[in-house]
Amino acid sequence: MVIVSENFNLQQIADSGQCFRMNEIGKDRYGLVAYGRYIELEQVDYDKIWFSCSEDEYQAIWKSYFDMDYDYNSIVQSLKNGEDEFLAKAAAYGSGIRILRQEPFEMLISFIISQNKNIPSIKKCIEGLCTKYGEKRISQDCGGKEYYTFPAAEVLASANKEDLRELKLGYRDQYVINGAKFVTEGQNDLNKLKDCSHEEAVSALRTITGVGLKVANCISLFGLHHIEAFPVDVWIKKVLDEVYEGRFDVNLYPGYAGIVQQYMFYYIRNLNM
DNA sequence: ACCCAGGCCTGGA
DNA sequence: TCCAGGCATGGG
Repeated sequence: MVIVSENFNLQQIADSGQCFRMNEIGKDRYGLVAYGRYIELEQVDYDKIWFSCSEDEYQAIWKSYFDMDYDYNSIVQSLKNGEDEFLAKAAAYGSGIRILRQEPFEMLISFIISQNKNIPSIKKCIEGLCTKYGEKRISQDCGGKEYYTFPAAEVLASANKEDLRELKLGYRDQYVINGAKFVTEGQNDLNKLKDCSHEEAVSALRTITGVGLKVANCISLFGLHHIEAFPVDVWIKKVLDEVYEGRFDVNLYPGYAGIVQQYMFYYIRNLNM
């Protein structure tokens, strides 16, 4: 099936650093594992996306996953017409980015792993984690493609550190276990953090040893869909220091600073490549 | 050999 | 509250 949208670019989403299991598998074509499923997507035109799944599955899962009910176009337009020249260029450059509604536990573990690593290395670690601890499945829609689901919290909570160490997580191995135990032993339902405020979610997540301010903000933005979150990593810090000289006011974008942040991140990273 | 990567923790001013 | 050093690992 095909979806028509002005603000939906697979390459930009895949390279925006928010998801780590969406990979290019051919020209303008991507494979993606999420919510225990595998789909393939193809950018058939600038405003047309082909999905390998049925209409029913799109309505049940992927429509929400790709945040299709949110009006990204009005944000892009207002930034392009706004006074901030850097953001005008950044929004135009990354106008096809959307904030995905990813699984909270997957985001918790993925962004714990992300610290002090580059994106290719993060992807490698996550794929290894899924292959070792996830469930192997076969996609009927996509020619019997084999894939592995993201591991359950119970599985990672009882993993031993020596096995994790083989996956090259480095010192983050204990942090991964801490994150999993936060869910299983602490009886913390991550989905409940969607209903409370962004600030409350961040402070709850930060009780995990290995989750600091930046990682907690990423989990809140990408896993809990608190789109007012504004994670500051080394790239965003570079923008705030060098472009804005410390005078960027996040309050100019109330309730959607996370979207602004994504345009910034994607733009500055590609300027340096 | 050095430096960096979607940082965090601990210890000491 | 803020800073320094350490931390595993891979890639440039």
